[in-house]
Amino acid sequence: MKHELEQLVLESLNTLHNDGVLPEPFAGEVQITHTKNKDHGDFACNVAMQLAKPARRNPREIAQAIIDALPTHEALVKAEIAGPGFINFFIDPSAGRSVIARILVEGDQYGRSDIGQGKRVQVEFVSANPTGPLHVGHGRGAAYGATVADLLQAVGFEVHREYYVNDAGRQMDILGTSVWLRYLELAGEELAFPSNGYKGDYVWDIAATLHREHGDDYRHPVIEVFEGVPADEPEGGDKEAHIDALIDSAKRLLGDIRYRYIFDLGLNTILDNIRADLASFGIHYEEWYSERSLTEKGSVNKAIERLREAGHIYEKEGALWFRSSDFDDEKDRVVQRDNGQTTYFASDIAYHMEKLERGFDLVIDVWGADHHGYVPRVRSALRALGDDDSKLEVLLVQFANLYREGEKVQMSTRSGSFVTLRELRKEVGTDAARFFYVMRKCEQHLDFDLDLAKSQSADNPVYYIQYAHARIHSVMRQLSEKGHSYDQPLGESNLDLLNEAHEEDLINFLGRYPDVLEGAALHREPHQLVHFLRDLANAFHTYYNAHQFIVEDDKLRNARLNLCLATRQVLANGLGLLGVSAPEEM
RNA sequence: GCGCCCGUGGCUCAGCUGGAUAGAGCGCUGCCCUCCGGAGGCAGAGGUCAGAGGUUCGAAUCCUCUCGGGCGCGCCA
Repeated sequence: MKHELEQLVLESLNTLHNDGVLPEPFAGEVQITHTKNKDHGDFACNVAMQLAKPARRNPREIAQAIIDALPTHEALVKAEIAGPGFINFFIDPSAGRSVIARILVEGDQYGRSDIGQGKRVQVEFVSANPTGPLHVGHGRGAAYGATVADLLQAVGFEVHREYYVNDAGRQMDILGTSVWLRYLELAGEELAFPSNGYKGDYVWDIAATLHREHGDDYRHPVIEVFEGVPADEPEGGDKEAHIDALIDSAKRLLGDIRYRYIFDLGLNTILDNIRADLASFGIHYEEWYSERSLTEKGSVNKAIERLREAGHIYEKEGALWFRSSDFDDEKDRVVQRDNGQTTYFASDIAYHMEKLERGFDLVIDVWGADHHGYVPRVRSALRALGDDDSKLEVLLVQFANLYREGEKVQMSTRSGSFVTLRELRKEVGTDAARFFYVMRKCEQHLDFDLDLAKSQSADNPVYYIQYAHARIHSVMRQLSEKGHSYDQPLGESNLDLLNEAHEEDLINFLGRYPDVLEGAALHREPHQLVHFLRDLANAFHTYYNAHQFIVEDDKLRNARLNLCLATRQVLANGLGLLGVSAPEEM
C-alpha cells in the first residue's frame, strides 16, 4: 500500500508539472509514512512542505493541488490536508482486512519482496582468527551479520555469506608452536611456556590428540628447542622476540612437512569447532575463504603490483609502503615488511580486490568497532586500485557486555577468562542469545543481561513474543476440544466482521510487516524487526484479553481464527528471520 | 593530542533517517480471570532529549563548540 501511494503522489506531481503548476519536475523521493495517530489517517506524506521552498508557494496550497490531481484508487477513501501541509491518507478498512487472506495464501513467503532485484551482495562476518574458540564478543557480530544477510535475502538480494579464514600469518604460527610446546610437555619434556603463547585448554586438547596418535614422533629435546632463544618477558626479555624465535625453532627442528602437519592440525581442529558453534547458532556460510589461498594463487603480489603500477607504492627502510595518505588515510601503511613478508593489510587489499573482481554489486563487511580505524585504509586501497569503493560498506558492531546478577562479567583475552559462545548458548539457549544480540542497533553498546535472557517470564522479550505464537496454537487446540472445526473459507468471506478497535489495530500491524522488513534490510537494522515483533505480540495479547475467539457464531469465530492464524504466520516469519524458533507450546 | 561511536523518564532502550502532542519494557502505584494458557491485559505517576549556539516553515534527528563515557591511532592480526 505504501508503495502504491508513492506512485499515486508521483503521478499527481507529474500532472501538476505538465500543467505548469509546478515549475520543475519532482526530483526527490516521495516519502510516505505510517501515521502514529489515528486522527491522521493511515498514511501521511510531507512532500508539499518539501516543495514549498523551491515552488515558492504555501505548502497547504500545494497539498491541495496534489490532492486534486491525485488519481483515484479503490482502497483510498479520503485524502486531506492537515497541520502545516501534511497530506493524510485514509484507507478503506476492508482493503486493510484483505491482508489476512493474503498472509494465509502466501504463508512463509509473506513479507518477502524483490526490491533487491537479484543484486548480488556479499556479506562477510565473524571471520575470527582460528586461534581459539569463538567467544561472546564474536557472538554479536555473528548474530548481527547473519540476520542482516537473511533480511537482505528476504527482500530480494542474492546473498553470499562468507567467512574469511586467517589461516596464514604470525598468529597462526604462534598457535602451531603453542600446540607443539604443549605436546612436548605431554611427552615428558619440562619447559617454561611462553607468555605470549596460547594458554587455553583447547591447546592441550589438540596437543593430546597429536601425542595420542603419534607418540614421540614430534619430540625434540627442550635444550635444542630453546637454544639461542632470547629471554621471555618475565625474565626481563621481549615476549615478541621470544615467541618468534620459538616459531623459528619449531620450523627448523620439525622441517616443513612436520611443522605444517601440526599447524594444520591446530587450524582444522579449531575451525571445525568454530563451524560447529556457528551451525548450532543457526548460522551457515556459502563460502569459507582461505587467506592462504590468496597468497598461493599470487593475488597478494598482484595487488601490490597493481598499486605499484599506479604509482602508489614506495620503498623506505627496506619495506614497501602504500601511499594511502594520498587518499582517505591519515598516514602511509606498510604492505611488505623489511624481512620480505607481506603484511595482513596486504592480504586484505588483495581480498577486497578479489571481492570486487568476483562481480558483487555490494560488499558488506561486519567488523568489531575496535577495527574502525582500519576502514579508511581499505577504502584507500580500493580507490588506488581504481575500484569503486562505494561498493564497500563496513558495518561496525560495538562490544557486548555480559551482566550477571547486576554485575558486569569481567573478561579479558589475556587472562584467558573469556566466556565462549558455546557456554553462552548452553546457559541461555540459542533463541535468547540470537534475539538479545540483535535487540539493539549495532552502534549501540549492548548490555546483555544473562539472568533476563534465562528468565521464563514476561520480562523476557523473547518469551513474550514466542508466547504469543504458542498461545495461538493453544487456541487452535482448544477449538477441537470444544467441538468446533476450523473453516478458513467461511472466515475469509466474513472478514468484514472484524471491526473491533483491537482487530483493526492488529490488522494494521500485519499489513506493515513488509515495510518493516524492507526498512530493516535496507538500513541493516535487525532491531527494527525485533521492536515490530514485540509490538505485534503486544497487539495480539491485548486482543486476546479483550475478546473471546472461540464464540458460537460460526462466521465471527472463523473470521477471528483467520486473523489469529495470520498473526501466528507473521510472528513465525519474523522470528525465523532472527534465527529464533517459534514454538507451538512452551 | 588526533580520529570514530555513544549521551533520550530511576534502569535498559525505540524514535520510521528533518515532520504533527517524544514512545516502549523493567521498576513504582492501583486494578482485571465462574471466560480460549495470568509466561497475559488495563490505568496512573515519571522527560529543560548532556549543555550552548547555529541552519529553516519545522531539530531528539543536520552543522559548530563544550562537557561526560567507550574504542582506535604498529614493519600485530
